Amino acid sequence: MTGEQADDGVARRGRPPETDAQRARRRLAISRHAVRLFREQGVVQTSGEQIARAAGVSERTLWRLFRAKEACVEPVLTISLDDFVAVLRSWPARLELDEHLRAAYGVELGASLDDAEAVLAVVRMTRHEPGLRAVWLVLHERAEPIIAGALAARLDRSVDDLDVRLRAAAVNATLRVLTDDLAWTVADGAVTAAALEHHRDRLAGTLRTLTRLPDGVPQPSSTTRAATS
Amino acid sequence: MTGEQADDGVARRGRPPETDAQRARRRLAISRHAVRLFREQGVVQTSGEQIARAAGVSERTLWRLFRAKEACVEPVLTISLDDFVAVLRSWPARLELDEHLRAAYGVELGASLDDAEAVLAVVRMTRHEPGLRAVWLVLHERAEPIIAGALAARLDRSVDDLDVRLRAAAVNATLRVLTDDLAWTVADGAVTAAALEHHRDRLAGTLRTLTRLPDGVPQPSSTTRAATS
DNA sequence: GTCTTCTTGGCAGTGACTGCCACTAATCTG
DNA sequence: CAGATTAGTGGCAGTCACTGCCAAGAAGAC
Repeated sequence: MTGEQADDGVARRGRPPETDAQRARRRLAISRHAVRLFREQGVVQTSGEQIARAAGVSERTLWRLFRAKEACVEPVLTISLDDFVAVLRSWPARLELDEHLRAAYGVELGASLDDAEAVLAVVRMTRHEPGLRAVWLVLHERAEPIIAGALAARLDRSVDDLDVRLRAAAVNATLRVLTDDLAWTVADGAVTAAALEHHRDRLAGTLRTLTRLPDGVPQPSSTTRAATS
Repeated sequence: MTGEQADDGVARRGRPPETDAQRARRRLAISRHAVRLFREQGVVQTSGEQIARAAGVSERTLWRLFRAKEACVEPVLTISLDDFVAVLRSWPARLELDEHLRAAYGVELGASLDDAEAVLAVVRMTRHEPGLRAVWLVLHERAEPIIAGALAARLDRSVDDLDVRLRAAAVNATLRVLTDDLAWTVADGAVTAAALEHHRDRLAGTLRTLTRLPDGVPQPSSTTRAATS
């Protein structure tokens, strides 16, 4: 989106600036070290200097790459969100979202089980580390416009449309709640492919009711009954 | 909830500890000063010492009442959320949520227009102050279990029920998106009762589709289409 | 009044982060 | 190759949000 060569007609001279992709890779590498340290000794007990040393950079450049200590977990958490967003981007017109999810979300949480494990570990930590919780929520909200973009394209409406934004927020909230629940449920270090599949199915099932309403399907039984009684 | 007199049989001696209500009032008073300063000169330009001095307390007690500088806006923001939560708590069984909202949410955003103005000003600031945005999102999530409680009582299910929590998250997301939109729309210092009424109606209309699905109403878009086109 | 418990404010300290600057790295030009 | 040009790095000093500690005051029970 941003980069390649802007090339304003003026030939570029001097050292070329770092690519967004390069920067992202570097941030991710550091992020893994930070997550490991946070898991081992807690957030407060881990100093910025430690993270920098473990990652092999100076403390100064660490603060250039991350605006705050807690922000060091962003790249790892983003693995999970990016994976979901990627599925949304590749959402073909002929499928319902839940169908597409079951088909394309097989990769799950960023290709490797280790990544999923790291993500869920951080999510688990957000329970008692308010700083990390804030990062998790902000990251989720940052993904919302992208979700809205996919929904807008599907519904043939503007991204700024209030209804589209509301649906995107609901989808987003669903993703958050289910991911949280997965993190609380799965024990530390025991992330299995089966658990992730269950997570994917549950996600697909819930999003079906959010993105598919038109059919006139009466909805999950329990909700209709209690609301009318 | 916490308590009046725990009275374990042992007569209490010495100075009684501060009530939760007293503490909350004090925090709110300080919060108003903090919000004013933040609006006047920005968050980064406002020091903790300034807030403390304006509020007439020492810096030390300020940090005892608020864990971080940005957290000073919490009590003001909570006005808005508490108001919504209060409506939920008083939700009678004979009404649908949207009906109850239109009837009971007249007070709107905490009784006074000044409070609403302050809340919306902070929400507006969250656009460019990431720290404040984080506080806003965390506060919203903190309200979620309470929303879930109301929904659980209504649906006669457990608060821990996943479906209940998902609906609560959706309701919460709706409230957030609409409040944000209200804040972006209304100009600084120009909060009118009419704008708040429109906000309330829009909220009721959207929540109707979330809490009332059973009817077999074909599409939620019809409710918002009129407002956006 | 004393005793007991809670709260406050000051003071010193820590650590996250920033501005500044010299130095190195990467690319183009001649 | 040297020289110019632009980008990124690391160190150093400084600021400020925030914490632990402790003595002093405040609000009760007796």
